[in-house]
Amino acid sequence: MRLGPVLPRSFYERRTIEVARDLLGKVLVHGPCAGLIVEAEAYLGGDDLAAHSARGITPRTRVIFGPPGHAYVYFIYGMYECLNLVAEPEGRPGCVLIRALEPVAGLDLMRQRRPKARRPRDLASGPGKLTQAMGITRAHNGRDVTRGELTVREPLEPGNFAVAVTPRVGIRHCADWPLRFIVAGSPFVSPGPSAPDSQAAHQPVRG
DNA sequence: GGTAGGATGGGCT
DNA sequence: GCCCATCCTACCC
Repeated sequence: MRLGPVLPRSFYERRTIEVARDLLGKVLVHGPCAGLIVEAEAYLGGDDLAAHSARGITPRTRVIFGPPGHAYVYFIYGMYECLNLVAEPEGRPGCVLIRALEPVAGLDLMRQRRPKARRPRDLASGPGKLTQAMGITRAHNGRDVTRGELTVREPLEPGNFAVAVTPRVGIRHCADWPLRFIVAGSPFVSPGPSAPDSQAAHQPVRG
């Protein structure tokens, strides 16, 4: 797939909800591997007790309060790592959990990294799966994603797709806040709740 | 097709 | 000591 420019820092220096929604259809790139973002969740400051930043700055959450356009990668359930992209101006917490990709490049390497994946849709349809497939680890925590080998880029030939909104997956607090954004009908999203119209025909992200 | 339960370790009270 | 922004397997329709 041909790629457009890397998203600039100004893209991330906005309200977290807008950044989450606008990341859909963009391309996450790490070395030879790339995937279209089809699912993302916003984690806010303020009253959002589901966010890791809700209890203030700690060694782990420091990066969430730092400058936008950096990666926040955390370790969960003793086995998995999850990728977030930091939003909001520096000093204000806010980040976007990348939850699913439609793989578009480097699929052979992704299959090597996830040998149990039987179909393309099993490679990156969840936050832990996509870090495995893309080779993203805690070593990437704090990395600037506006330059270097881990970036997010515009696709050339942006496609038409509808955005659906649902509650976030796997959290206890604020469980009904509509902060999960998905490409409506995409078969590459995680097994979380679907949009009401998700039974409809798949709208390709790439038109 | 579906779901229940286990793996596994860091973060924080 | 408890919680956790998950995934996979076994097992059951």
